[in-house]
Formats: sequence, C-alpha cells, structure tokens
Amino acid sequence: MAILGGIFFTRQKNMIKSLRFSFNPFKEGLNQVLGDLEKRIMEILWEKGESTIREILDSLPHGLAPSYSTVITVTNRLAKKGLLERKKVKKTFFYRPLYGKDEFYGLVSRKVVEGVSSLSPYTTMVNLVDIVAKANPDRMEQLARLIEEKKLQKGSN
Amino acid sequence: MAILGGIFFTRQKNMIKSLRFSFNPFKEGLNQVLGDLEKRIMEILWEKGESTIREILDSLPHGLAPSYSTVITVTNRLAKKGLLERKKVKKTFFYRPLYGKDEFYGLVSRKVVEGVSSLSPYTTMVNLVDIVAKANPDRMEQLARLIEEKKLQKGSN
DNA sequence: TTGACATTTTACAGCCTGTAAAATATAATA
DNA sequence: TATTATATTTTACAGGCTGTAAAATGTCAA
Repeated sequence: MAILGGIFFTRQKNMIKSLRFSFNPFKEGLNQVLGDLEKRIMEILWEKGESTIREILDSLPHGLAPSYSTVITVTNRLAKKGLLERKKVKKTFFYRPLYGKDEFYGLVSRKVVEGVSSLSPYTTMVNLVDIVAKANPDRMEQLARLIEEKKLQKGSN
Repeated sequence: MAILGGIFFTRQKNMIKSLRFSFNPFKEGLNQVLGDLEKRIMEILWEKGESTIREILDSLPHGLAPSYSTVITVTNRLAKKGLLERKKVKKTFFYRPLYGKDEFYGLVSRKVVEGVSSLSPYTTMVNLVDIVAKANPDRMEQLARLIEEKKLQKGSN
C-alpha cells in the first residue's frame, strides 16, 4: 500500500489498467455492455460521483437489493474491468467512475465502431447511413457536415 | 422427424431460429463474433458450401484438429445460434451456412451498428467518420455519396 | 449378428455475471 | 484490553459461453 498525497491507494491483485468489455447488440442501452447489477451500480456511481459499498447498497431499490457482499464482488469486478477507481480514505474504500457516463458511451462507441469497421468498412458505412436515415432523418445533415468538416481538416494537414 | 421434399429434417431440442451472437471489439475479424473453433468451422463451410462432420474434421489443419465429437458439439452449437442449417440426407447430416460470409458480415455489422447507434447516435457518427478518415481516406467520398443517395431516396418517398 | 461409423448424451475446464456465506481485519467502545 | 460493530477478502456455487472429448446409443451394411 502506497501513500500518495495523503490518500491510501491499494493495488488489487488482478487490477487491470485498461477498459475491457464485450458488446451484446441484442440487449438494450447499457445492458449491451454491462450486466444488470453492474449497470445499476455504474448508474449510482455516475449519479453520486463517488461512493462506498454501503452507500451503493443503500441506493439500490429497497427490496430488490442484493446482499452487501454481492455489491462488493460486482463493484470490485467493475474496478478490475477498468471502469472504476478504488481508493481508501482512512479505513473505507471509495469507488469512483474512471469515465463519465457520456465519456464511457463514447469509448464504447469508438471501440465498437472501430471493431465493426475493421470487419467490413463499406457495409458499416452503408448501415450507419441507413439506420440514421430511418431513426433520425434530421441527423443526416449533421452527418454530412461531419464529413465536410473532416475533409477540410484533412486538407489543412 | 418430418419428411419434406424427400429430405429429412430434424429439429433439435433447443434449435434457435434467429441469428444470435455477441461482439468482442477487442478481438480481430471473425473472432469478434465467433470462438476460434467456431470460426474455423464456419470458414470451412463457407469454402465448401456444405459438409458433413467428417469432411469438416478432415479440412481442419492436421495435427491441430480436435476430436470428432468436439467438431460435432461446436458445429451443432453454430446451428443452434442460427448460423447453420442441418439437414439429413439418408443417414448423414449435412451442415450448411444459412448466410454467406459477406452476408453474415453484413448482418453482424447491421446489428452492431444498430446497437451502438441506439446507445449514442451522434457519437457513433463522429467516430465512424473519424475512423474512416484515418483508415481509408478514399472512402470519405463514398460515404458522402451514400448520404446524398439516401437523401434523394428520402425525397422521392 | 456383428462391425464400422455417425449421432446424442454427458461432463469437465475456464471465462463471465449474479449471488452470498464464511473468514478475516479493523476500528470504536465498553 | 476485550468485545462488538462494521468493512474487506476469500471461497463457492449457479447458469451462460466456448473448447474439449469420452461414453452411450443408433444405424447401415456385410
């Protein structure tokens, strides 16, 4: 255990540095990337910014809340997967998201789009255009603008 | 077991109709969607069009090939996941991809892009444009064209 | 009927998420 | 200081996934 600026940091055995996840397109929203409990915990932490296990537990819907130790296990797994930072203040551990919610969405999107683009670039483009056109026609202009901007950007490099 | 047009079809207990998969953007190519052995089997079937377990086994790199029963298990799982059709001719089962390789890539791409778009539409667009610009600058024009076409298409509806 | 070969059943390992009891540590208090 | 309250770590199991394969069962052909 090292002391840094008055805060005690512990390195867990299997601590992992970088973000890890898999993507299930047959689920919805955050459940595409997180399990049910994982998702509920992340949402609490995004809301509160930083919490102890006890606080997380108390924030879970009463009656539907799992046990204290279950929350510990899953929260620690989120830390191992690179989603949370864990720091000890005095005697208690505080967990804090390493990425804001939007930032996290962005990282997931980035990684997934990279992956799917590497698999089949043209198809991915076609699909995105089609999906945007169907779901948010108003975004088409936005997309066109993004492309123009990117082209200019390239030109100026 | 039902007889249809002289071909015997068997419905497995847990036969699943529609395509199912999850996507791991930290892997490469088909391994984003399939396990190692699953991938090798699909590639053999895409190449051969249709095969028996025996043929699949014989097509696997000698020395690295798993046992006959392993191939059965994994191939049947691919059928359950909606990737293969299994039909019995006389006494032997033939396995055939329900989707061509490109078609499969397309379906995966479609589903994944749908999923990630629903999570965060704008970010997904930004990322795709950025990734395309970085990896295949020549595709930028293609993308712009796709958008124009889609806009026209919408106009004529 | 007996083989040879194919298919189904059953099982286990290792990874994942949800679940939680048991064991251990630690701080506050009696 | 000994006890109690609370937090953390360890250990474990279920159920889902892929890889692995033996064992049991089915079936055609000689």
